[in-house]
Amino acid sequence: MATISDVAARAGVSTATVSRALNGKSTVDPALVARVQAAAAELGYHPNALARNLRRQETAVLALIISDVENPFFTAIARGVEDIARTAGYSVVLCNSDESEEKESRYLDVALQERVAGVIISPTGGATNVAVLRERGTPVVAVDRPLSTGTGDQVLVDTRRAAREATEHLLANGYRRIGCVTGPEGVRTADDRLEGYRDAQRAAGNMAELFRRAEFRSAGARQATSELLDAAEPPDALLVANSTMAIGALEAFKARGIRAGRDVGIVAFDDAPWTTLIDPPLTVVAQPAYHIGTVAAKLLLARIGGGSNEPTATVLEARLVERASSRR
Amino acid sequence: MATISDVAARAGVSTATVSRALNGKSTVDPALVARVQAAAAELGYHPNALARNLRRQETAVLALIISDVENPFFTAIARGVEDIARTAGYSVVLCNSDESEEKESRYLDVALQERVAGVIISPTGGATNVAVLRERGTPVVAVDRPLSTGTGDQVLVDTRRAAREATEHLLANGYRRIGCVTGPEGVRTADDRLEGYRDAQRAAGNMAELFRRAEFRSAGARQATSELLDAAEPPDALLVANSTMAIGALEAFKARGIRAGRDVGIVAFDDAPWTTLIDPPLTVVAQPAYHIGTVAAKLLLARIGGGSNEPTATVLEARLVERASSRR
DNA sequence: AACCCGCAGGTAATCGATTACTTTTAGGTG
DNA sequence: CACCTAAAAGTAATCGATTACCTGCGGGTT
Repeated sequence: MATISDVAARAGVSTATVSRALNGKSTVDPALVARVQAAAAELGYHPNALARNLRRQETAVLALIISDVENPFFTAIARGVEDIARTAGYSVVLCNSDESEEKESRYLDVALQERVAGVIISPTGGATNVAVLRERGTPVVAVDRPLSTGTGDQVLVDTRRAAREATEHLLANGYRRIGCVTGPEGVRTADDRLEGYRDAQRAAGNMAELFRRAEFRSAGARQATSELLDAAEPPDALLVANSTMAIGALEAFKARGIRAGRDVGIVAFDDAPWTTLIDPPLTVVAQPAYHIGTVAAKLLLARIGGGSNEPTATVLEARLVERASSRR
Repeated sequence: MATISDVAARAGVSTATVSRALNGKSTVDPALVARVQAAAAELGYHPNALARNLRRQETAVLALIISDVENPFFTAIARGVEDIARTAGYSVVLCNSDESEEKESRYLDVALQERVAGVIISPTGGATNVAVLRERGTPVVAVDRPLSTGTGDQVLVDTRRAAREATEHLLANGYRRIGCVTGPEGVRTADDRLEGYRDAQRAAGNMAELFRRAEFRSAGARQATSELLDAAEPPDALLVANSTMAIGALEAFKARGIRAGRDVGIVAFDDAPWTTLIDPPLTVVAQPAYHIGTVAAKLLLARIGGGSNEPTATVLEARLVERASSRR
């Protein structure tokens, strides 16, 4: 594969001139620039980014570590990040940590070793070790969930309040025994949604704690929902912590011939595209996923650009989209 | 950030020894290895992958270029690729070409410049230029769709046959005027599914060509479906080319009060998780997406490992999952 | 005319690893 | 005891770019 020396030889100039010509430095004679470009084109020269990055001590790559590639919420974030990054000339490496601390830590290590310019991460519950990156000067932005250290830029959603409002909405619609299916303990969004649910329950004087935790997967949610429904005193409405879990919950409904809304009300987080297709349409808490991605990417790029202000915490609002699954 | 020289100084040895010790070369005294490891740990040493890759002329990174991150079919492929890659010590860079030739070509360029070890790609329709990569010796595996040059390893699905069988299934269930909503011309899967539909139509002596093309998005499919349904002689059943489009088609049904199955039959490609939740459940053509990913990754790793046999073409079978949306 | 300035372009150092080659050392052999 | 061999560890070349620094030259100033 052609190197810069090959181009230099062919154009009859030094490698320094080739580098300057191709990088648009002003100090090169236009005639030479043309000759260099011609030589590069003839040889099919593609600069070696490894060499460039090594020398420059910087890369044009961002790492985005998300906890579930198959969850539309996270892919929408990815799209937002990518759109911003691309216009700034950065590429995005998408890494799927799968809610596994081990995979997450492996990807963080790769990000560090590859000297990426910055990292956007939705941390798994555990002690995500981001300190090494920070020491090295690699900026890190947390999305969806805060880092356990609480340091650094964050782009979150006021999910506790959203959960409270969703629960209040169920109460306002006449449901009395409200249950909650949320994610694993230690995952902040799971905990916050549970807390929001509890806030509303307390305010309404409901002391029953009708909740189950499960992995953020449909199978877990199906199981959890089944347990709640089969209990002696089953809930008459359910708050479900994300759209993947909503699938499991609805499967459990279906298996029991329970009609959403009429028999048992249901509200789920995340406005997945299929939620209007089911009967009745699903009431959801719509999170601004794409927007989270764009905000996080802009923050990260600003840090990379050298902005060294105080860490910021952006909290975006979720929006309750009322449909028929929460109406008797 | 600590470099190998720092570690060498601290351990009182040369950089060569540090490198050998940390890479597990046999020719190093166990006592020294321990000293080096201790020094590395104390300094928080993380090898610079850029320098390593530059010297070794190889990286442990695969690029996966897919055409839609928000399509579960492709994210399932991604998961398959990642699972295999990870066990072999490779990282996966996920790039979203968004069916845009320009983005695709930009990512191919990045892959080349970053000297990734291999590329897995679902090519957009156009003249995906993979020749430069191949010249350089970077193996490329096409998934879901063949490269326009037809060269190299491929992992495809017999989608034409699947489309024919799905159409035959509709015919067998008594539908007579069958329509088809497929993707843009030039995208092989879109064309193949249309051809499979035509195969079945021809065999049944149906000469009407009730098809529409649209982008692989729900909005496009909604529009296309609406046009078909609002025509003077509307179809009584529909074959839809993927699950994202199925959402659009079902929205069009809903807007017209059309009941899937009873009024208009429908079969869609891709077994998305929500397809059993809608009423009636959606009959689908289930594609082995995860499996495609694992096969492609294994093929790619074999090529990287130096296997230089003839290019292979793996064709996997899709499976018709009969549910109620195609039954009167 | 001597001197200075600035610019174009060349030379070579540099980034941080790996590794070919060389040197040192220890152990075995005749 | 001299010599040979092999293993262990050091020295320095190398990967391919960028860029600090240097050189030579043309034009302006006094």
